[in-house]
Amino acid sequence: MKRVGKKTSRAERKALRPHEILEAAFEEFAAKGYAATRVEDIATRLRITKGTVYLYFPTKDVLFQEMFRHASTSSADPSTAIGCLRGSCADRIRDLLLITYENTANDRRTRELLRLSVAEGTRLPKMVDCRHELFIAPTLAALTTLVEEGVKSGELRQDTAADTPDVLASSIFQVAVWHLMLADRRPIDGRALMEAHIDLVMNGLLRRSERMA
Amino acid sequence: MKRVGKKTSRAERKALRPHEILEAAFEEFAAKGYAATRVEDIATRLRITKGTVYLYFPTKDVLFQEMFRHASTSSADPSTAIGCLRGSCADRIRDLLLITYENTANDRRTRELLRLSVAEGTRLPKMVDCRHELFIAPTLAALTTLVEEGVKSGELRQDTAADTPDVLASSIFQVAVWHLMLADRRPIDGRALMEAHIDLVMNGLLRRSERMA
Amino acid sequence: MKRVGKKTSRAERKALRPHEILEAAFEEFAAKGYAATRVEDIATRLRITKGTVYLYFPTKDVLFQEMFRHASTSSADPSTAIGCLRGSCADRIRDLLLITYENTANDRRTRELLRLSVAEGTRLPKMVDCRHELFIAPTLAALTTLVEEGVKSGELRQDTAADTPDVLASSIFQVAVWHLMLADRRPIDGRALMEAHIDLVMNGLLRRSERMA
Amino acid sequence: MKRVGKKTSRAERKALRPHEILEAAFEEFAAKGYAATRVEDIATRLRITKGTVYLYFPTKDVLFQEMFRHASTSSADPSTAIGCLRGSCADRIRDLLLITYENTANDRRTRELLRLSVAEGTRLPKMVDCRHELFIAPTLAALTTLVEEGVKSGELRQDTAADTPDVLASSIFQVAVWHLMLADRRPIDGRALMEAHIDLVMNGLLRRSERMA
DNA sequence: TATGAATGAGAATTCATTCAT
DNA sequence: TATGAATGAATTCTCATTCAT
Repeated sequence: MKRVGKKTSRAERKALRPHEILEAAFEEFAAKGYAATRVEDIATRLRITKGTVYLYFPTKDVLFQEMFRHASTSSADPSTAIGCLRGSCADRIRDLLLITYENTANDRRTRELLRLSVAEGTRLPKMVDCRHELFIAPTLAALTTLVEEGVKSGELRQDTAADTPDVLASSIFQVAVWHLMLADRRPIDGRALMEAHIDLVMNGLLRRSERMA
Repeated sequence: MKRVGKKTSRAERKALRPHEILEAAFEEFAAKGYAATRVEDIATRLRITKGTVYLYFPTKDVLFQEMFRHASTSSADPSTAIGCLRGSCADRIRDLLLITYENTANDRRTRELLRLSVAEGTRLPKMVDCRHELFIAPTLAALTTLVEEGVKSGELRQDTAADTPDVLASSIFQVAVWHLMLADRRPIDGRALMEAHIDLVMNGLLRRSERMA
Repeated sequence: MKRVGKKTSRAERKALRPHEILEAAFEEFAAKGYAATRVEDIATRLRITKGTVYLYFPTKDVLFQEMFRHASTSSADPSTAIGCLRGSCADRIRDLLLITYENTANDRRTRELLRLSVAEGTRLPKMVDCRHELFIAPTLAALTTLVEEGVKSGELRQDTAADTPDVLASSIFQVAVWHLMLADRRPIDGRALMEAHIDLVMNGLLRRSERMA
Repeated sequence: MKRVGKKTSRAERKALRPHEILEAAFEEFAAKGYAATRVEDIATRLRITKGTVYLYFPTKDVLFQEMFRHASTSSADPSTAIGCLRGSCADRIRDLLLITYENTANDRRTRELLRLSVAEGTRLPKMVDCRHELFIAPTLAALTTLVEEGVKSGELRQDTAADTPDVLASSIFQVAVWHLMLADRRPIDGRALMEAHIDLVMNGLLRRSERMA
């Protein structure tokens, strides 16, 4: 006898569980850190019991790592954005930075993964390295390509330093860290800061006539 | 019976103890985070026992907060640096950024305080706010003053955005976070990156002729 | 739709299940003891799930006791052997001991029941008493009868002690315990030991001329 | 200020603790088996808390093994007895069997170690092997020596089987197992059974004239 | 009948904190 | 002051048992 109005069947529920648990784990671990989070907190968030969590993940440690992987995977893949860029080098650099900003500093999930990377990174360096390989390195590589192109075409300065791509991305880190530390207590307009950053980095702070050697 | 030649007397030892404990606490909390650090680990680092720690600090929580305050206090006071600046606005901005970099992103202690601020900030917002008031805000205020001065004197662009001071400081955050996440596994030359950042932000990436509107 | 060639029908399966479960339970409990055995281990051995086990046995404890009873029942009934004995008293004693040896010390199932009796006997004295009544006491009684007969007929010594039947059976215990403790790591030839035991107990170790008073 | 009448100082207590805990552990493990014993039960027996147990033993498993070793060590060393034997071979065999009986089947501690060897031996074969090496093998070796001597001197039968020493010891196992299984519910006079066993094994059950070939 | 997801009562182990010495 | 044995609350993880499908 099928009960009417029942949202999810048993099988559906089971298929959903791992995902639900990983989501709840993300919230708890992000809020309290690994050691201070109790498996029971994660379960309670889903109105289930801790036993159920252990049905899907063998240990708290595995749960944490799978959560991290899961949350990382569901973040936007930088390669998607890179392929869509159009216009001059400056335009493409600008667009890539803004898109990356939206996907990272301005995305709560990515920000919290940064928090966990900083907080638990000493314990789990592999985890952080993996994240670096998948998200940070590709974005910096794309910026490098764009800058090289711009230099070649004469659109950008010839004397560009090797660190230029990092500099281009620096305010993304800043906004993310600011958020993580000060949350809503001292809010910043991340978008405006990004715009200002791009403007400065492109045009410089000095008046033309004052340009340094 | 007083032993001659003893390095530190009982009284001296007593006076030193709180300081020693706070230092040891800093190392342990920075390495493992609040929850994962055991009071006994801190004691063992000093070759004393946990009972002695409790002679000076009533709880682990108080010890953590006093450690944070202590480590913050012993960091370089930004106001010292600000007073010493000389030269053109650009020079003073440049020098302030480099000094701040040396005192923060390039200083292990300050970097680890940033890690703790990110990791435990949700639990102890007051702590982070305090740190913001004492170090971040004053530095940004000094940058704001310098920029305003430069704009007034015509050395800097007239259309400078309000966020300019933040942008100036952004790569400091970046270098610090990079260190915290990737440590020595993917080292960066922070100083070179800072130089590149200052150059870009001052002179811009675009060739003069390409300057955006 | 009934599949042709199916080995066991649903009804047959149902009739078999309790037996199968008891057999699987025997293996698991014998290998790991009561407390260390999980109901799921028993189920997995049969490629069924623990729910099914609970369809036939209400609790783990009941399952254990029924397993014990079942395994005991399926052991050879000593009265069968006793009825078949022929020959002189000495022959019949000898044959009874050898048959009992084969049915107990040399029978893995009986040996493991001894293990469980020793391991869990404190918790379940009834269980052990029952086993004693059904197997040990009848065998000893038969030996007593045979010895009495032999004494009466003059075949055996007149001064036989009351404990003689126990002594006759002692090496059966020894071989069983040795197996349980040392398994195949220090194997013994149980049959040879039994033969030696019977010989000694019948003829004595001393030379005739040395016989004790 | 020393309190009068205080039985044990702190240091004394500490020195005693491991021994106390091992004794309590022996009682509990012997009574309930490894898996069914809770560390807290052991602690409660000493009117301490489980935390204290963990101050001296890192895990329940280690505690069990150290308990086993400790209880084994404190059992009588068979070599002591063997050295004291005097008289004819038969006398010495008789005395060795009786002494061994007193030290094993008639000694509660040794009996319970046998129970644990049977119950947990599958899990910890090393433990049992060790016990075999230290107690069982030496005793059987001593019996072998005595028998060989007796055969050489003509005191014992020339056709003695290799298994004779085992047969000599068999009723020791029997009494021990009987105790473990039936405790006080069906008591036996172990001493009398031993005497009967020795008598039979020395003199045989058959009348002289009936001696088998 | 059979399943296996879910539960929740434990049990092992850890560790902040206390306090007698 | 310093110690470290002892405590006991908290936490991870397990598993007998239930029950909806």
